[in-house]
Amino acid sequence: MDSAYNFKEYEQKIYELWEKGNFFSPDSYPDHKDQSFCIMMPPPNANDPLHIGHAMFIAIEDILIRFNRMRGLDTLWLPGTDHAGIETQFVFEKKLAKKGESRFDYDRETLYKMIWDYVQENSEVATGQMKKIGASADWSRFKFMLDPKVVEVVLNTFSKLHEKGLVYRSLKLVNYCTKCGTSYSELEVEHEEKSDTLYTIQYGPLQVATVRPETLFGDVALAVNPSDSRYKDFIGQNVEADFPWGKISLPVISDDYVKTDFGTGVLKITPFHDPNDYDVWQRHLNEVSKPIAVINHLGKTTNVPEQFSNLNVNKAREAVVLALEENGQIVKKEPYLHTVGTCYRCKRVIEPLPLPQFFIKVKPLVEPILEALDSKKLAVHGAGHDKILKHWLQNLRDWNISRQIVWGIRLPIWYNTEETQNIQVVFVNKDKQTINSLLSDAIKQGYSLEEIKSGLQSINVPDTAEYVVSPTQPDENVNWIQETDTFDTWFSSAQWPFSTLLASQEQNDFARFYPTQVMETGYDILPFWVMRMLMIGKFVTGELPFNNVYLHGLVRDQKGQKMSKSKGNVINPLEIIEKYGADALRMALVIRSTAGLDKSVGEGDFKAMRNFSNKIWNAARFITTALDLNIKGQDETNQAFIKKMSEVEAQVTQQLTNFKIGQACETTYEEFWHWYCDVCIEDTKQQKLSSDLLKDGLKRFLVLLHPFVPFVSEAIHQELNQTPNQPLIAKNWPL
RNA sequence: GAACCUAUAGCUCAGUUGGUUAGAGCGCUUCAUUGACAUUGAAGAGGUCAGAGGUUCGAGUCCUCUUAGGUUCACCA
Repeated sequence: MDSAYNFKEYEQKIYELWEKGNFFSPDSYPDHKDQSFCIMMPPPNANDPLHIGHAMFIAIEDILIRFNRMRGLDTLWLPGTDHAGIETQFVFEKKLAKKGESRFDYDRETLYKMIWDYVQENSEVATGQMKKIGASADWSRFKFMLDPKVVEVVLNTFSKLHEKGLVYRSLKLVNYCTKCGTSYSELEVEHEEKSDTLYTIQYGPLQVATVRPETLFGDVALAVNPSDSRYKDFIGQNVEADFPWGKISLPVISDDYVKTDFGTGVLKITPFHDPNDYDVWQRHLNEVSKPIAVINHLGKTTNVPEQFSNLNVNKAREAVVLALEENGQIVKKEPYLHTVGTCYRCKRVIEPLPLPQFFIKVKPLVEPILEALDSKKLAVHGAGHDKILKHWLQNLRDWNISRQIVWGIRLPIWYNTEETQNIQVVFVNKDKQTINSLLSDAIKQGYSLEEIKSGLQSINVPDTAEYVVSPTQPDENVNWIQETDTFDTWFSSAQWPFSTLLASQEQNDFARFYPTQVMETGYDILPFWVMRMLMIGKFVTGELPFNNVYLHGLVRDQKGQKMSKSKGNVINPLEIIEKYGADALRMALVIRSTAGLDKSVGEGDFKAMRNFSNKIWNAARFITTALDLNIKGQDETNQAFIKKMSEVEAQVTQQLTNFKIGQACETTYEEFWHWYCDVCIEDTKQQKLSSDLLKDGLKRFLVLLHPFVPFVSEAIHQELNQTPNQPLIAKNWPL
């Protein structure tokens, strides 16, 4: 053995030894039958290189997996990757843009294939990196979110939700990003402070304050508070306003929503461009006419007077304000600070737009989870995040699952083209022209339905249309067309704990491993992912997908600052592995980390943990090469050693069982270095402690150390025993 | 506006159901080391555990309030 542990020489060799020996597969341990232990790896984006956060979850999960495998449980860590719908499509679109192309140059089928190939090219990268960190996952059970069998499960879930009446299609205001070209759920909208101008407009006899004069054309009413004495006489009356583009007449309604002390106390109601106005409209359906949309999906004005038509929102606002000013109808302009919804991806202002979308009713899904939290059947480890989860569950709104992108699972929704009126289609014809028209018109112009479908980009079907839910075309004798929206990425990832097992080639994997034991992930995706896995998992299988949630925190730099490219403080896990070894990386991330709280690491931590690997190595080297093996020691010291050794084993076991992973890691580190090395080895040198006991202690410590530092512990084990068929990874845990 | 989290050594953080003298890593001081390891060892300096009150035989730990920082949610035209 060398005098220093050379991790570069061992890590790859050791990983190959495990992988080739199938030691990651539960099927290699026929005696591990009594109890199962399963973790679903949170699937990283298929085409993302790993960052330090991935290293964190791999380290923690691998510790739990190795520990439970060594304890003799039927242990599976199932890895996979996610298609990450919107993220991936936009990365790909950037690539297209570099070639001067866009998604609108391709029909959806072609585009989908192109993205598929692109993802396949890159997906090897992530798995290769996970292996470098030492992930003992069962790669033979690897799943990709868009594997046909996984998709099949997702579609079945949707059908089941539909059968139970939990799916509906509705024309609601959705959060639409006109740049990204898709709608989002509530959760994906960020709120940012923005300074705008608040305009007070002379609206006939009344004055109205607004930041969005360009939506004037979509107004259906003016509203006042019923208790506002100033406007009592107007309620129920119509007011006439003489705008530069013509006269309009609107009813004045009363609603408690209107604040008397804001602006003028008069609110213009624009149901299709403001969610609050939409709600007001819903309460006064009989008093006002049906609204029209005056902004379209490109963020441009539509259904407005000629001179304002087809302008971007900001341009339209300027034009309208100018026209009103010239007419003396702008009473006041004041700076105004308010928060607006922005797209979490591109940071542009979200446009609330009326769009028929599919929603899932969440109430019935949420209740059993709240119950499980209250009855402690579900434990969330992580600094108060159980309360946050509860808060989310209690306030959740119906889930918009439609996305207007190609890269995802297409909704199994079919419209009958013979009976459904006013289907709008966008398709690429044989001459590569993009046609946007009513389906009926396109057919009149000589396009066949098949031709349209093969070049299809998107369809837009009125909210009143009938539809059929079916994974395949429902009936050969009817001309059907399938919805072009795809599922929210989180709808498919919500099913990960069971879709992976149901899609497994091994027939009984689902029965064998479901429900899983732990869901380990970052607290930042608690509402997006964990909450929805619980809801959907319980609904589909009748059981919680897991009873424990372990949330790790963000990895921060040595000063406790968030890592970001612009700060230049990003740590690349692969560089750390190169410099200090995978064991050092894992230890540094995990030691003294606490569930739910952020962890800061720096160069010094990696160095210290590299030193630890070396310490283990040298302790082993001393004992096997330099130790006098005939030391009997003194009874007292020998007895104390035996006692303490068992205590350490019990302590680490207990800490790991209770998900005190950072502490278990620290205990192992402390006891090995500062007790076993500093005290026990010295005792033996001084003839106080039996050399046999000391040697036995090394073997026992290697087992305890293995989940935390798998490479160096296995390397030593192999040096000592030369038994590749009986590696440390498969050894028995003492308790 | 609301919820949640955090406050412990110079820095970054642990501290398990309340229980002797509050710990680690890095940094600092002094010394040691030709035989496991300088990627080492020994010794040491450094803490009113944010502040105030309370519960208790006993509080870093439980409760209330205050202060500071952070995260998230909700926000009115």
